[in-house]
Amino acid sequence: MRIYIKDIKNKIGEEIKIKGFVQTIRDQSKIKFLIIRDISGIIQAVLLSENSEAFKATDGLTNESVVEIIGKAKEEKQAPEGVEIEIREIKILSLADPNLPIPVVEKTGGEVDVNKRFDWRWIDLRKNDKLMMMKIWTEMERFFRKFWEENKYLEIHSPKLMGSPSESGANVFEVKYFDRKAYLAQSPQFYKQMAMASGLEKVFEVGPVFRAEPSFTTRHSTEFVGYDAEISYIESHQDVIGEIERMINFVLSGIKDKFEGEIRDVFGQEVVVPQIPFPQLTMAEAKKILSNLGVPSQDNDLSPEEERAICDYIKEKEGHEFVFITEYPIDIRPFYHMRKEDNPNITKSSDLLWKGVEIITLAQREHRYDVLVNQAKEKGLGNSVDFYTNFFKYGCPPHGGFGLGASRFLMKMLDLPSIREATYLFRGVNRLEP
RNA sequence: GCGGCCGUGGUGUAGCUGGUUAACACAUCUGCCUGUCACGCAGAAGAUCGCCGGUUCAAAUCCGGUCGGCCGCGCCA
Repeated sequence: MRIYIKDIKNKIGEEIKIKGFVQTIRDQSKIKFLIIRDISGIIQAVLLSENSEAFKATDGLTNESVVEIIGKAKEEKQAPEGVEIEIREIKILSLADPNLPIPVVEKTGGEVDVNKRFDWRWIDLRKNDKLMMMKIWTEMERFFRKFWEENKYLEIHSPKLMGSPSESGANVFEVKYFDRKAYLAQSPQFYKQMAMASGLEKVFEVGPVFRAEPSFTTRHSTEFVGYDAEISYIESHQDVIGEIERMINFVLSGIKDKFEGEIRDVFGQEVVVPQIPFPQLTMAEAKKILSNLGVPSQDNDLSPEEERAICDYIKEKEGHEFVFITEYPIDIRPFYHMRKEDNPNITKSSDLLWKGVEIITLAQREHRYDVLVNQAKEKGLGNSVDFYTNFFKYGCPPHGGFGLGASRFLMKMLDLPSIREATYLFRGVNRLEP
């Protein structure tokens, strides 16, 4: 039975079997040292020339080949970490071409150019920090799901092929669909709201989102994983904010418990579990602060520079990494956001900023059919959204929800330089492979 | 799409006030080495310097174009 490398230390004196990649070969003619790597860690394997059969089997063995080793686990002062395996039998399961296009172990200079690494992503992912990113992603998603599960959400999987371009329309991918056109969903927005009209009360979706935006930044991709949720019977968008606070607090507590040390060692980041409630600023308040700080202002929205500045300000003032920006004006928000009762130019919506980047947009939705149809008209959306407004025609609870970019969340948690580093396989304007 | 910067063996860099064998480290190949651990030692192969054109006796180096990339902006999660 194969055991994981991290468990070898509990098997001292026993014969064990391991499988993994050959990370390093140190051949000294009468003795060879191999560093073997599996999902759980690395171990030194020592091969003595007395074992002529196994010795011969490693002729021509190359770095990054995949092997199976049977041998004795032993304590050895001279071995790294004091534990090694003495090889009795070694099988080459897959011989790697010795001319690796990119190194797995980087010995000199900086890291290989990100674009080159992504051409060879399957090799890039063999590195420890990439593996750690994948492990943390898995746990992060598990904690989000656990939160939704414990709070009685239903999971939906809405279709990604749509018959008409939803929302804005300009940023959707068009695909051939038999003898007509279809569009890739750029958000589960309409369908998760439909679930509210169906009485499902609380739903979440983990799924791909497609954006045909020609964006060249460290925080955009054309396909990404979205975490979306929608909840019924809210009083206002503040109920959505409260839910998000509890959710993020829950997720980051879980991550901190499990990976605090690894995140510090590998990424140099402290995981901070945010205090509830998170700070909030209205757009007007944020603009006033930014003006006092002398940050150049963008008309009525926040520029990336302003987002960074406001987060720095909150961090210093309140020691908090998060801040909700509320009271967005209606002209920069979609027609389905509910408007304030006492000020029809302001939406009941908010963006959540984390360490300078927008990670969530949330709002109370307009569930009143007549009001919604009027707002759509006002935004110049004619009958094209009829299929959507119909959801609200036959009874629909007041509701609201949010969308969160999973890679953005992970990027900020680990302080990665780009969303690409927080993604298994990146999709951007110029990247469709691998 | 706009702006800034960049493109040199497989990888990371040096050279780039023009001058003829394009340098270094790692990786690769050959030989030697019984405890290495960034193993070591000796040697070898590997680059028409992104591409096209121009200036010049001479271009990796200067100029123009083009393609590709990174970063920033717009847009957003």
